[in-house]
Amino acid sequence: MFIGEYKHNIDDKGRLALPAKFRHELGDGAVVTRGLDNCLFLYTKKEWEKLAEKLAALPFSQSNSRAFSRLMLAGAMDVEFDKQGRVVLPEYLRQFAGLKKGVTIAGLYTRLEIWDEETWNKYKLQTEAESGNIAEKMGELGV
Amino acid sequence: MFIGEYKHNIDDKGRLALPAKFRHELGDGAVVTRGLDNCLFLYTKKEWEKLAEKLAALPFSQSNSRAFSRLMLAGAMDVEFDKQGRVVLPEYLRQFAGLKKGVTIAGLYTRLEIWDEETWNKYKLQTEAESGNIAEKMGELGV
DNA sequence: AATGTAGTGGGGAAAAGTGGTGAAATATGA
DNA sequence: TCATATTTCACCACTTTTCCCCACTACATT
Repeated sequence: MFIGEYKHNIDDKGRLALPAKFRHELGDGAVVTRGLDNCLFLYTKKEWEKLAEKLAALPFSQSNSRAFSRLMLAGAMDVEFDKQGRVVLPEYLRQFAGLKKGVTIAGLYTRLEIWDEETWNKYKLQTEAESGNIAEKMGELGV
Repeated sequence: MFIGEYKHNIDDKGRLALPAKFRHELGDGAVVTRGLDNCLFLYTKKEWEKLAEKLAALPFSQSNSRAFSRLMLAGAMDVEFDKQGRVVLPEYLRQFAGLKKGVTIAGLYTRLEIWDEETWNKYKLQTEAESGNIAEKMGELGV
């Protein structure tokens, strides 16, 4: 399971090295797709299967669920690792998440998230400031 | 179970020795994450599993639960002990808690808390002064 | 005073991250 | 269809960081 926050760089060729800790669990490949809040989601193949089934099951009569499926399914891309544990991120995904050089990789248990460094820092500042409030709300949910 | 208050130092490499009393219970590893009130939480692997399962089960369609799991899951880090019983605290966690050299480690039964020494002292002064008021409110919670 | 344990500090080996080069594959145009 | 250009991919090499081990000091206990 993935946890933690890591700072890496994308090189000129669009390659991104994933944290060494995660490589064993990822095996030799993964699926990257458009995520929420301007980041990318990266799933193991297994986790992706589960998610894709759920998405496919959404009723396509709802315009909301159509939009969501298009975002995640059509945005998805199979990626493989080179010997150094790097993946190549397609241009359209880098653009979507506004990825430049500095990148933050965050472990969210069943998925990894890939953020532009600045975007991540801003998001973090904001949520840390509200952490007390958020925690209280979560408390109501039984966490 | 952890109780007590200890004063330790972080060295230049970000290493922190945990009180010897706790090492046996912690085994060979633990999980540190962002806590509330500007300190870090350190859990045994078992305790962490319980918490993480709850967090991972939150629906990522809600922005609040995304924020909270990013705070706690992405903020978390697996740490292992060296032969001297030390862990390395990642830069982003030290920064979050404002840890410099002097650090207070507090046992809170199921978890340890890691505080910057000054922050801890201020917090303690404040809460000790208000302890009467706080106690009144606790009554409502059945303590 | 001697012994043991806990906390702190530093040095060397190994691994991880990053950048570049050349070969293969794909695409482009005549 | 062939030749050329361009992109993609695999491998190699360098640099930095991390991790592991050893050594020193302080305090406590006998």
